[in-house]
Order: sequence, then structure tokens, then C-alpha cells
Amino acid sequence: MAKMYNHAEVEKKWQAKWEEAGIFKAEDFSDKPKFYGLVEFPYPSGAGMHVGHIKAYSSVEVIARKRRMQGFNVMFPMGFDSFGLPAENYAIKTGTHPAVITAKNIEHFTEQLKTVGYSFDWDRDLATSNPDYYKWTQWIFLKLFEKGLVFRANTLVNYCPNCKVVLSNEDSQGGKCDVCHSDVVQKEKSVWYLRITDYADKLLEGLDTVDFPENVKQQEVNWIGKSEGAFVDFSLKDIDEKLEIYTTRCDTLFGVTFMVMAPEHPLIDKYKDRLANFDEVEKYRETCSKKTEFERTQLVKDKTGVKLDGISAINPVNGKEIPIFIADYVMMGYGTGAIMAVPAHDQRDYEFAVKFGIDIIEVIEGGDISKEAYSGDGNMINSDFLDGLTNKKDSIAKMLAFLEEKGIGRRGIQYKMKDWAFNRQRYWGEPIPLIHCSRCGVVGVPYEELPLTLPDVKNFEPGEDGNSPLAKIDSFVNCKCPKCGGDAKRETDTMPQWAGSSWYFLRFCDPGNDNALADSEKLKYWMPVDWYNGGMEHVTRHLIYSRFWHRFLYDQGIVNTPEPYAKRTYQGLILGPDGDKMSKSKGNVVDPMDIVREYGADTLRLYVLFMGDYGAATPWSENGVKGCKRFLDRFAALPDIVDKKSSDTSLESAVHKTIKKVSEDIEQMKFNTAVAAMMTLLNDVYANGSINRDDLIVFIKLLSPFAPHICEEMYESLGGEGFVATSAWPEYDPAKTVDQTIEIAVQINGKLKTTIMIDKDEPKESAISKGKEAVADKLSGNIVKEIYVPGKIVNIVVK
RNA sequence: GCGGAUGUGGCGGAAUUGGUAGACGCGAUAGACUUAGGAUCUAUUGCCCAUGGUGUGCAGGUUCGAGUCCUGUCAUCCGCACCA
Repeated sequence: MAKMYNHAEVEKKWQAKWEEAGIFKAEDFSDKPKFYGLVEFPYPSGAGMHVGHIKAYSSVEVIARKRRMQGFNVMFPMGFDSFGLPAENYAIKTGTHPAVITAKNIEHFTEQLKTVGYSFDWDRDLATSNPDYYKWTQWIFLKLFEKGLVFRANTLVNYCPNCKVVLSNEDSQGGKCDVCHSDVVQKEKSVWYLRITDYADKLLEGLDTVDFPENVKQQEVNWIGKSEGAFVDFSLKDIDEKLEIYTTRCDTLFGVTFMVMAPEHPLIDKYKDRLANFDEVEKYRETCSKKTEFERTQLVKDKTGVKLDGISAINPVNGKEIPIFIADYVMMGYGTGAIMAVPAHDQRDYEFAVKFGIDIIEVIEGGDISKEAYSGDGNMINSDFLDGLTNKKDSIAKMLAFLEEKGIGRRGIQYKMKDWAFNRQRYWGEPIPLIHCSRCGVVGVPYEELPLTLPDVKNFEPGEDGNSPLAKIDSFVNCKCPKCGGDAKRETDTMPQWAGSSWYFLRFCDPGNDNALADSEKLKYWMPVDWYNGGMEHVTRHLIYSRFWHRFLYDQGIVNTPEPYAKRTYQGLILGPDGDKMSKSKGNVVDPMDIVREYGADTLRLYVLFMGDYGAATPWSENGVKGCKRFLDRFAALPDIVDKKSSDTSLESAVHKTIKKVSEDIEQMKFNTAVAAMMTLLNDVYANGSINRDDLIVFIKLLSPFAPHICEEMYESLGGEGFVATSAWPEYDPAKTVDQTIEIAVQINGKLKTTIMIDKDEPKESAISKGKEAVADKLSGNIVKEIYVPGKIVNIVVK
């Protein structure tokens, strides 16, 4: 049996037929219910597709194909996130223009995607680096600017010395550059920010309204990192100045024995004349600034710092004079860059106090402060008017009331999330449409001048001065101020990689529109995205950014839903055959196109969904691929045994069970068990030796979202009308998913002894007696209980 | 430290949510067909002192019955992190 079908021929044939018939085109406005399925569009790298892309896209592909068969008007678009550093770095190396490389890569990618047979609507294809696309990226930016959500600040920023570029917090997680994985350093620089923190609460609240996996939501909540506490003013001794701190435990104020400022705190420079040990302070600050983020956070064990000699603070609740230190365990970027230290109840402060011999005053009972800080609940002591309170909530409330009355403290909220550092000193990105005018300040490029196109340059190398290559082009830089008409200069930095992807799902609704980012009626029809699948690594990057932009556009009345994605899912990583992460250096990378050539696209698609739990990391197995190919070959041979038996009803319940299982499993992304169910059915069919034509057509339909090419081929050979892809998804009859005769277990004291066959409607008494009969020789002692779980087990309890 | 998970054969992984543990696939073993087999087909395949016993990281507990629930414990993975 099992001659192998010619996958290369079959797949090419049907890809051409689908394209010719245009069956995957989404219709704007239709009486059918709509389904907008989305996968993260790729960066078109020169290396082409990775097996990870295949896994990421195949899930929504299966769902989209099923929805079409269920009568939905489906939009499943694809495009390219085509601005970015790799093309630019390649350009620096070879001198080829990034636009040329990008166009070539997009072509290559498109061809590869088509080879896999995805049911994308290619008419909606887009690329973020096309001027007619980034015109609208710039347009949204100008809207943000108009609404005061763009600002420039001179602060410490994450900087990648290798890429020579400023990075956002999201782009430098773990102290490593997102692009090249070099250590990120802190650098003082004037950069553009988007005020994403203004949307922190909205981004949090929005999570309650969407269907995201719990861990995805949790990760976003943690990233936003909302904390409620209080700002408290400490006055300095003999100086008319206050030092403001942020704390979540203002009720421990009586336990404050010192204060710590971040080394970069501006107050230090302001009062350096008063510092007797300024040299020592300067030296310490210098060592800190040289540390990378990585070093600064890894050396957690050893607290370092310098006491400010000449400046001290007054504890506002008891008037005691307390010393001030600078130490790098306090960060300038969170809160106010200064803390009140309560060594008895904060482990970091405790370690510092021990090292520097500072008093430790217990204000909450319950721990042993001779050993370590105690951060639990307990009775308040040594705290004047708070003494005796046992509840954290009460003591905080009482202290807050006191501070507010005295005017030295106020309620405050802090977020770990920082504003989005938005400019990159690079060429291959959207030019930021702003103009610096010496008279008018910063002015937006007029809307009618968009797109502000990237000028042609010869040298893509970023300047050593930290400027983008655009700064070297006088004809681009020099311009007239749109407000006063005087000479002015353009902003020469470009937007980060994430800009274009922050709204691309909107453009898919109306990709050719030149008058708006998309027609509002079309947006209203298609949005929100019904199902969005992508990588876990984008949860605190692309997902946050795009939700922010979308929420902003909602507030401006441009889109009609507050959240862009109704449902989000993610795929697990595909590991190399050795179980390690795939990487070029390890040489364990699998090229999906090799698999297509050798086994076919249907096999590849089937395998990535069958290989394991969709959400889990699973190693690649070439033998597993072969197993899927074997299944498809055996499936393709089914027409040989069609209607071998004249009246064949023995498969009826197996077929209905499989329809139910496959239909339900797809919805829950349990593709592996859906495929397993079809493999089981195939085994049943061969065991039976025959299958009738109608059942085979049902089987073909069930498999078609996974392996569409071979299914079209078989459907055609059986005389099916049109395409399987546009045929109706099979329904099952619940009554037929139940067998008439069933096998149940017989247990004694919960231990399996044997199994018996009974009728599915067997009465309890009869089932029990049949069970007892079957284990009669093993029964000894008194029967104390008889349990029958219908359709499952008989359990005889003896003593 | 905080947050999220996970632990089941030689391997990837199933288990209708408290009811026959190991579906399906891989690998392995034996046989068939073959000039050949790394193709295909058939059979077997958790482990063990095998008419039975035992088994879901480990130790307890609840229950007629526990991979599933409870308590404790160990290990691994992922994300964030001197966040005040």
C-alpha cells in the first residue's frame, strides 16, 4: 500500500488554483459574520523564514480556514515590519541601500510564505517602510505631539554602545540590547519620549475587558508595576530645601534612621559647596556611572555608598537629625531618586545599616531585627500616635492623614513602566516629523507635507557624535519653520522599530487609503482583531506599545474600540533537535524550506501543530516530521478502499467523535490532540478495511485546515464541488458520538481487576451484578459498598 | 526577592477535570515483502522476582477511588528585579 503522493506537484497546483479563484480575499462589509485573524507580521530578514514563523502562523491559519468553512467572512492578512537595524547594518557592510535589500527580502519572504500555502489575503499586503504606509505612522505621531504626549527630556537613558543607539526600557530588558545583546550603559542624553505612563491606568483597566491568557495579563501588570504610596518631604538641616521621597510604607516613618539618594540626584550638585567630602562623593559617582546596568543589579550582595559630610535631614515626625548617603542601590529612575531608609523593616536598608553602623529602630513587632529586616504585619511600636495599631492599612491611613494635615506629605502613585524613549540615531526608520525653530521652538511638520520621506544617503554609518546619518544631509536638515517661515532645522532621528507595528492591524482594514490611516466605516466593520497570535517575547514590547497607540486613537475618536485585540494567544518556542534554543552558532537551526522540499508543506504544517503542546517549548524531531508524512501518505491512499464494503456503518460513531474532537480542540488550540484524533480515525479506517465516500469527504474536510493541498487533491478526485477550502465544515450528531456497547472497569477497593462490556444504558443493578460476576473468584470478605459510575466503573468495596 | 508556570515510559506528549494512567507520534524488538532497505506492511513495547505486584519528582493526608484535591518538600524553566 501507501504509494507516496507527489507533494511538490500537488501543492503547486492548488496554490495556483486558490490564487486564481481568489478565495481568500476578505470582503469589506458582508452579511456573513466577520472574523479578523492576525499573526505578528515578520521582519523580513535576509535569512528567510524560520520554523518559529511556521508554528506562529499555522495556528491562526487553521482557525481562519475553519472559520471560512463555517461561513465567516474572514480577513487573514500578512505584511512586513520592514524598518529595522539588520537591513541597515547590512547596508553599512555592503553599501547596498536598505530599501533595495528590504525589497529583495520581502520578495523572498512572500515567495516562501506562499510555498507553505497559507490562506493570506495578499491583496492587503503592506510594508511599514513604504512611504504610503509610514505617512500614517508619522501622522499618528503628530497627533500624539499635538496632544502633548510627546516631550523631550535630558535624562539618563539606556544606550547601546554597539548599535550606537538610545534604547527604551522595553528594548533593554535584563540590561541587554534587544538587537545585539550587548550590555546597555546609562548615558545622559536629550531624547524624545512618548508619555505612555499617562496611559498606564488605561492599559491596566483594558486588560479586564480582553481574552488574554492569565500569564500574559500578569506579565503586563507586572511590567506596568503600579504601586500606591506616599510622597514625603524631609527638610534639610540649616538649608531651606526639602528632599522629597516616595514610600509605600509611610507608617514606618518613626523607624527612619537615615536617607539615601541616588548618585545622580541633582541636589548633590546644588549643594556641593557644603560637602566636606565632595571629592569622595565625586569618585563614588564616577564608579557608579561606569557600571553597566548588569553590574549594578548583579552585585546585589554588597551594598556600597558614601555618607554626605555636611548635609543632613530632619525626620518630619520626630524632629531627629538623620544622615544622608548616596548609594547606587537607589535608582534615579524610580520614585524621586531618594528614599527614607527603615532598616528594621527593609532588607536592603538593613544590610546598608549594618555595613555603615547605623541605628536600627523596630516599629513593627513580629520579627527578629537582630538577624534581619522584618517586612510582615504586626503591632506598631515606638511610633507615637501609631502605637498599638495592628493593621498596615490603618497605620498607613493614619500617617497619611497626619502628613497631609501638616502639609509635608501626599498620596502618590508610581509605575515601574517608564515613558517610551522614542528616537533612534539611525537611518532606516520613519523620520520623526518635527522641526526645530530657534524662534518657535519645536514645530510639527504640517500634515499636508506627509509623508516626510527618507532622503537618499550614501553612508549609513551613524555619526560618532551620536547623530543619525540624516544629520549629515544638509538638504534634509535645513528647512523653513512652518510657523514663522524662518530658517529652521529638521529633527534627524528616526522612530524605533516598534512604531510601524503599533498600528498595522488598522491598516489591513483599508491598506490603499491615501486620505486616512483607514476608512472609519471599514475600521468599524473589522475591528477589533478577533484572534491575535504571537510570541511571548512581545508581551512587554509590541503588545503594550500597540495597545497604547490604539487606546490613544480611541480617545481621539479615530477607532471605535478601546482595545485592539479581543483575544491573544501565544506559541511556544521550537527548540533545536538537541533541546537547546536554535541558534546559528550552535548549528542546530532547521530551515523550514528544506522540510517543504523533502516532505511537503502539508507535512511541515501538520508537524509544527502536532509536535507538542502549542504553548510549550518543544524540540524539533526529524523523525516526528517523517511520522506526519507517513500519516499523510496513508491518508492519501484512502481512495483505494472507498466503498469496499457495500453498507458500511461501523465507522459512523468514530467519524462523529472525530468531528467533535477536532472541532473543539481547534478552538482551544489543542492542535496536537486534534491531529492525534485524526490519526486514530485513520487507523480505525484501515482496521475496518473500508470507508464510504461521504465519510471520507468529512475526513478530508477535517484535515483540510492542517494539510490543505492534499485535501483539495483528494476532494477533487472524489468529485467534490469547488474547493474544500470553501466547503461547509462538518457537523456532528451528538447521539452518534456514543457507542451502544461500552467497556467499563471493574475494581475491588478501587483497584482495577478486569473490564467488562455492557450496554450504554445498562441499569445500575445489572451493571453491578455483571461486575461482581466478572471478579467473583477474587472477592473475599464482606461487601460493604457497591459503586457504579455510569459508563466508567464498577467498584466493589470489601472488608 | 516578586510574578508565572512545569515535573507522567527510552523521547515528544495524552488523560472527558476525582473514575480503566501512558491516547497519538517517535524510537526499539521480532516477523513479512524485497537484489537491497534508512521504503512499506504485521505484531509487541511503562517497570518488576509475571496467574501477581508496582507505577505520574519526593513525604504525608482526604476519598470506595488521586496524575488530578489538601499540607509540606525538592527540582527545573520563563519573565521582572536593590521598584523604596
